[in-house]
Amino acid sequence: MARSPSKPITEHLAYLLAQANREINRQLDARFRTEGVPVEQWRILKVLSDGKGHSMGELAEAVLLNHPTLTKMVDRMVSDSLVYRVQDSDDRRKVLMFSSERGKALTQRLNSLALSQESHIAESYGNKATAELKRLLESLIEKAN
Amino acid sequence: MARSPSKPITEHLAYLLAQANREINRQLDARFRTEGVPVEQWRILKVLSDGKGHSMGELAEAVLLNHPTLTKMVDRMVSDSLVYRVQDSDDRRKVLMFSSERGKALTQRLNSLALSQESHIAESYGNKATAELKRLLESLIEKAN
DNA sequence: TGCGAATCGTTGAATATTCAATATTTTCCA
DNA sequence: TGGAAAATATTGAATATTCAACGATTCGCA
Repeated sequence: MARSPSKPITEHLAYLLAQANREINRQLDARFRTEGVPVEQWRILKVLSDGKGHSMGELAEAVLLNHPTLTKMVDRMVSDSLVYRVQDSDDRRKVLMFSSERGKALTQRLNSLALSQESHIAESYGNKATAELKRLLESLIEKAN
Repeated sequence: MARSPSKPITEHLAYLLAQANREINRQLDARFRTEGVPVEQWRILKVLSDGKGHSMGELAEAVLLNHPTLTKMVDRMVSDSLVYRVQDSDDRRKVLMFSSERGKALTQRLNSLALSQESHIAESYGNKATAELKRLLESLIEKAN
């Protein structure tokens, strides 16, 4: 008696997500190569671009990084003068992160690279499909939490 | 003159994909914890479950891992007697990977954990939305290549 | 046929990430 | 009020990944 064939991996949602994520990230990274910045740093800079001061915990959550990983990445960004730390005077356990002027300038250049990628995708993939995909992803994320 | 506010990161396709992927993977990893196996090893085992030898190059592509990373992960799996290497006699540069009996047994247990996750998602998220999301992801991946 | 280029997999060093433990500050409540 | 517990961020050690270089084999073609 033969074992019933299991669903191929390419039909699993987890796999499709990993594959799509990998590919889109790869493309974005390629565009960011001119600035020598990994995608995660763009996320950090983007979150900080509201000028408001975000704690490390908030940031870690927002940019999808573990705390220690974020700490070390921020160390590098501080060395590169892209961001800086300020102790939160209301709660001195916290550190508030801010983007420097240099960081803000870089953010704008990265934003435009990212937008150009988005429009490239929308072009070859279709505006409608893109919007629908985003909608479904948002809803999946919401349900998953 | 104020700088025009840029699109929030949560509206970028790249970010939504990263977020969804992270969350789904986290959940899957939690289920696999009982077997102490990372998601990548499940992918490898699954690809090998057709019983036909696969080269390292093929495998790396299929399981979304870089070559050196795969080599080292396979080393571990060989130590655990889950898979084994056979030199390809047709092309002696290649190595063909096979799943052991132990590996096959584990694959089945992992498959059932993965299926249970899929049905859990489909349940809370809806069969239709899930199917549609998969369809859109497949099509995005296709376009991106 | 022979030899330069390409392919395949692995290795070692450099880099990055993760896990567990720590230091500091705040919160809670007995 | 005092002190245990929780929250926040960082550190160091262990682990994993990546990059560049290598060795072996095959391919292309002059």
